Amino acid sequence: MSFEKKIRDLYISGHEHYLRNISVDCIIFGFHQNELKVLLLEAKYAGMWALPGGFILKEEHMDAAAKRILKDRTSLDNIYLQQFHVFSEPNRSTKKINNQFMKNVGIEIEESWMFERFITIGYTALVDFSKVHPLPDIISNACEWHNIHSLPEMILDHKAILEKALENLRLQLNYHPVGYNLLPEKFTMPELQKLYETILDRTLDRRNFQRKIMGTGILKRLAETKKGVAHKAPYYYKFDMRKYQKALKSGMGFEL
Amino acid sequence: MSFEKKIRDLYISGHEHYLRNISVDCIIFGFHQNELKVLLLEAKYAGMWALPGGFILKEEHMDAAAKRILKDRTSLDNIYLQQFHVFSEPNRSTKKINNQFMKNVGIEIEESWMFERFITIGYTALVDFSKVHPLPDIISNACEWHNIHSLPEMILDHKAILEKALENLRLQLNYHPVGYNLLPEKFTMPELQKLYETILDRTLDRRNFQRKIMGTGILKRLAETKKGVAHKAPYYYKFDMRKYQKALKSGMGFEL
DNA sequence: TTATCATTGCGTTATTGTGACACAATGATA
DNA sequence: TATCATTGTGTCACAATAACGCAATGATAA
Repeated sequence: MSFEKKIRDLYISGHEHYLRNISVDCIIFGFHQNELKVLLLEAKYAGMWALPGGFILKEEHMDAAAKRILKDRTSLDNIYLQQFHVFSEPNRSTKKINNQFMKNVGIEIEESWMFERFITIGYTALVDFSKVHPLPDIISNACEWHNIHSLPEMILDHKAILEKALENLRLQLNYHPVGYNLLPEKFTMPELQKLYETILDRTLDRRNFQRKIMGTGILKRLAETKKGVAHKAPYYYKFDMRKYQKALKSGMGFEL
Repeated sequence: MSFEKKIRDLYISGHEHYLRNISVDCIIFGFHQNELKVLLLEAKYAGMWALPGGFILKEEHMDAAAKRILKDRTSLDNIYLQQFHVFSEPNRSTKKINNQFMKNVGIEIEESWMFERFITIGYTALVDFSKVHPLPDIISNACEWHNIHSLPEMILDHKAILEKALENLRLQLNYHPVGYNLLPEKFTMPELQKLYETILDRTLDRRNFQRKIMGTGILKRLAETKKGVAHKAPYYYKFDMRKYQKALKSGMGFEL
């Protein structure tokens, strides 16, 4: 199916497959080179960036829709996703963007479910940066990681959604163990601390951090140390999945 | 407009006014006689109870829709409402209930937006029990308070939604000051404590509770004491609105 | 009038948790 | 072999918390 045909189909008969007035947007966080990153799409013809998003199939659970969107962009499966907020400003309409888009594609459509107002549910995902293979969707030029601190111009209220997701992530940090999703299987304590510092955007005391993290019991220290580093080699750690799962459910008293 | 006409209108042309596939349900908590209560509607012809809910007008903010629903059921204005979760099981369809309902009303409709699957956004409200005048909506027989611990049979997943709201309320208790919305303007310390104990479903130490609550600074003690009680008369307290508002925004470190 | 008694207001103590900091151990590099 | 940045572990003062004691209050009963 040609690009133009696909687009036309989406505009004309998408509402036969998807729920109306509802979309899902994913904020996909990754951690790389001591920087917190987020995966964004460059919207075609708009010169702006957007959150990876999509719609919910008529018989699909919303969580499944979010997972599907995540998988399409990252090729990752089995990722922990979490809804965090619903955005419902009445002027959340993509009509302008749609018009510009269609003009550039070269199609004219009078009426479409896509012109209506959309309420969007925001989902957060934390992923292992090194395992992601970013892939743009049909209406985007590119799919790239962006540093949290140098975001490009974004469509609609997507920047506000992102900010809210970040705020939410920071709050969660005290109750839910977070590193498991963002780090490789084995990691050092300084790496984990740097992750926390990056998310919280402040420095933490090395020794107190270690004491508190280990106090939760969700980490196991391995006998192995990191090789090929200048100075003292740090130990590797991995998550104790049993205790990690437990902490995910019951939460953990934890103040940084 | 007759009852039957109203219903027919809703089924046939409601989608011209409301967003499709989306509803809002309110969990309205109140506190009375040392019991935590929730406001429920008795669904006509169903013999079951339901959460007060409704739809979002095409140009209406979702928060405004929730407020409108709350006001319609309680006559209360300016109430703090908060979205807490989206429920999106694919089998969330009211088709069965609708069919039974229409059969009893005596109308036949083949197709309706009301038969489709709905995603619902849950909102919590905390209200002053004594100020509420419960009023059923058009599809309900009654609107009554129910004790959290003795709930009637409820339609769809409404009981699960209620449980989730309650869980959410308990979590919130540590970060947001809660009493202001649930208690009358003046109240005693034992009353406030009983409220917390009821929500958390466990007892708290009287003296530590007082110290912590006062430690937040959101309460002012009045010179007046409660009259006509056996034994020592407790002081009245009221919220210091300035500090209360501040605590609402910034949260308050607070562990019970 | 006076004693009783459940309840309130305020205080004390032991324990735990937290923040700030010191110092020895490590191991690649010079 | 000395150097040096970094890691691992420990200590200490202080704040927060839980557990509990006791006197004050004021309606009720003797």
